[in-house]
Amino acid sequence: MPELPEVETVRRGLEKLIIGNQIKQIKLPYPKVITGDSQAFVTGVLNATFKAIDRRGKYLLIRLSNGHTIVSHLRMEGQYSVEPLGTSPYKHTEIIFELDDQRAVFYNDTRRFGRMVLTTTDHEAVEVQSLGKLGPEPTDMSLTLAYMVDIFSRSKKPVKSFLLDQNKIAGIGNIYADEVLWQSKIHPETPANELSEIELATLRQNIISEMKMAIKNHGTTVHSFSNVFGEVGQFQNKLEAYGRVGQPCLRCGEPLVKIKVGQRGTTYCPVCQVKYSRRTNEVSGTN
DNA sequence: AAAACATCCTGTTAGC
DNA sequence: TGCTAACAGGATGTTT
Repeated sequence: MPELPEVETVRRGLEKLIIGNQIKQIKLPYPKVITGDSQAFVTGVLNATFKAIDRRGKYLLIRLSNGHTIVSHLRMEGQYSVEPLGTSPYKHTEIIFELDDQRAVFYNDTRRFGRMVLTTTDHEAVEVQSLGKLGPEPTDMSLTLAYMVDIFSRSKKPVKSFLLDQNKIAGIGNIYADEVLWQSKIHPETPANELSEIELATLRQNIISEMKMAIKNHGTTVHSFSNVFGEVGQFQNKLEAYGRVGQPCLRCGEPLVKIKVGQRGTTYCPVCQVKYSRRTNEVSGTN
């Protein structure tokens, strides 16, 4: 499930492979991948040249030379690959951009959840509402502690659900949410507004460094994620909570447990990640 | 207002 | 062994 680090990995691959190439032909085996008028999409993209590949949260912003930007969201299993021209579509290939140099860009998506929409460059945030509402990028510069303190104080949502809300912080998905909560020793059901400023500072640091590390490791491959070169990520070997249900906590040895929080599978350590009421008692006991 | 739940989609796995 | 049911997940739409 591509989250920010995986999308960034894809972005870097596309940037390396297709900038400067012209789109000579488009094939659309699965028109539903396009949000809106798929014919207009084809017309608006044809003959343009790939100018730049940007990213915002989990969205890819594919800049074309003709003033259009393709906004692409991979959702669960979307992936791009670059193939020799004439390669047959795979079972789940949804769109093919044939290039001017005997290559073609494939977009494949086994679960068919991903979507693409054509927008006017610099108006994406207006034309794609969810893009316009995205919270800050989880970087040192964009995600300030003051901002964290402000938004967390205004919600009683479980912190796990809060972290998944793209309108609050952009780019965190189920895997990294579990990871940063484990690292921060925060119980996933803790109401967002009950976290102390110290805990928020820790959480913030962990979010920022986790994203950096995962990008450095070319993302996490759990099911099918691979970059444009067909290479899997490396970060799945470094996960400390996600996917480790029943295995010992790397801090205290207690087996990790799995629960549902806001309909999402959530793995955590029942000893290290203490519920708020227990933390309060401990704190008041020492006062 | 916000929380809960359904929806999309298909491959994989658990259970009988 | 072979079948079905449950499950996974991000974002969005609908209901409570």
